[in-house]
Amino acid sequence: MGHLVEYIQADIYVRARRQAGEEVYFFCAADSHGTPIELNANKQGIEPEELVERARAGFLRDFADFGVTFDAFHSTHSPENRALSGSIYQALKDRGEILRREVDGLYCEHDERFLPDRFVRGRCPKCGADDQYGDNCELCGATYDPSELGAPACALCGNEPSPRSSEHLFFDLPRYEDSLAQWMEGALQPAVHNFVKCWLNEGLKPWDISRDGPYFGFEIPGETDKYFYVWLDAPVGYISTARHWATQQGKEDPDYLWRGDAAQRTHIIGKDIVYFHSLFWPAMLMGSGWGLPDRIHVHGFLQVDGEKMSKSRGTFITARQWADHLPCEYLRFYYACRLNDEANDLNLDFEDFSNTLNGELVNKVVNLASRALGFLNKKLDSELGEPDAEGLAMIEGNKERLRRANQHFAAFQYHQGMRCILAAAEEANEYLQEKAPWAVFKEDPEAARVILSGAVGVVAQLTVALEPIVPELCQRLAAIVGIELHSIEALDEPLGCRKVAAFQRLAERITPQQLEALVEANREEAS
RNA sequence: GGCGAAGUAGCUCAGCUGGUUAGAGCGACGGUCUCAUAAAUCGUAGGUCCGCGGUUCAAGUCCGCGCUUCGCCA
Repeated sequence: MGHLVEYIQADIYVRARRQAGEEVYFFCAADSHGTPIELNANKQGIEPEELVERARAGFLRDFADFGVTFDAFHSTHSPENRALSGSIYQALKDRGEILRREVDGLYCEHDERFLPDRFVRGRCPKCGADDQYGDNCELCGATYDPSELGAPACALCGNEPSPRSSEHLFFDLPRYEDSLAQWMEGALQPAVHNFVKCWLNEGLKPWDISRDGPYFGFEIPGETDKYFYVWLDAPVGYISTARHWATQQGKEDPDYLWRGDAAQRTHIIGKDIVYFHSLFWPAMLMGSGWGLPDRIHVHGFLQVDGEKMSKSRGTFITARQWADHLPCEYLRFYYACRLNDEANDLNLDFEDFSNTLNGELVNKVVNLASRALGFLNKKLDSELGEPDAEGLAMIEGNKERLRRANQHFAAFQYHQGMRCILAAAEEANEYLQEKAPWAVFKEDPEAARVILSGAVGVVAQLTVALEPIVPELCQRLAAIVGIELHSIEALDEPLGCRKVAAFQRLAERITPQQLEALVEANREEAS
């Protein structure tokens, strides 16, 4: 569910910009390579390819449930990615930017492989704690080199690995220091930029891009038993997925989206991979002549009830579990209320979650539709009239206010965008409260119709404005009100004097029992 | 250890380049209404803006030190 912060954030962004009339394509790929995947597959007795495909199928199902609408969701273990990774590498090599150096590593004779840091366990050189990872100690937080560990052991077989040196390939990153510093102006959020500048100020080092076999990845052309480090070919997946899509679409140039400034390219990533996206990746692109990303948007991690997600507490919630217990769009709505453009962690607090969904979505928005449309349905033949001056003024004001919400979404300021939308819903509720059509109706039914038509006009606008956030709910509401959600321009279209359909319940409140059941189910699954 | 980020009402957070009595949502308390999914709406209370010191006519906003939390160190 942590991943969904990213996918939902990206999907809202994409939908908002499309709504504003822009041509947007939304790509993603499963990151398929690396030692953990290879070993995981071994453990399950299947090929890594199969493991990756299974994970991909699960992802696709989650995306469908949560309304995440990629134009393409490819894999980094694809022919396109192999070709592109190879050609980018070749370009860098031709420029003389691939260096060779001996690297000392730990080799396990039994498993016949070099061990990545995380696959060596041993005694922490600082505090003496046993059974710690090869790169840092979970108890005292020290970081060190695997060779410093006391009593090192292979995490796979338990035998003691021995030091062995091997030739690795390095990408000559320091050459790009100036170009990177220049590129990242404006491409990163201020806080992230600040952060990355620290690395830059310390000076870059050549980047180790090769791994010795066995390794699940692409073999490096022209080398024996050497593979690209997963972080070389992973970002290339951005280009190869676009190529895969464009080829299927029959585009003349399958790479047109990655050429120069033919398109604006935005990456949406977690804060744990800033390093790769802000230094290695753009440098690779510069060296091989591709277009650069215009913007890297970094988001934080998801916490549940103020803490890291925990399997034993039942707060390590999978997308699947969520979908089984709660409406998927509620999560989109909640994330939208809490996300801003900074890379801070997002806390999913269950009480806050219920308050927000029940209070803002159900009580404020859906109930507004229910009271306005319901009254028209029951007492006034579902027939709309022309709103009064105040109603029209309210609708007029919303045109600007809700466009601003869309602009906030396009700037990753979801929290602010939601405030604009909810303020519009509040205003319409006030309007009804003040005009009291239920009282007016007794004397003058037509006057009540006029008032309700103003409120329904706002409901229609809210439906348009909320489409990027809760698309499915908005589709149903649009069908009732009788509007099309084609673009933000729909905010301006008057409803006219016509019939609306019968209102149906669109969203139910969350009960504490539902949340308990969700936590309980995860606790069981974990144990 | 080095570097960075954060610390604002009970809770979650806004507060741009320093400028009038520090804001929002939720929660709490009280009033109004009854069309609506016991929803809505109006009002009230609540803050030494982490602490100390400094710069300034003026600091939540800038500087220094300290405390706490979190992150990064290929």
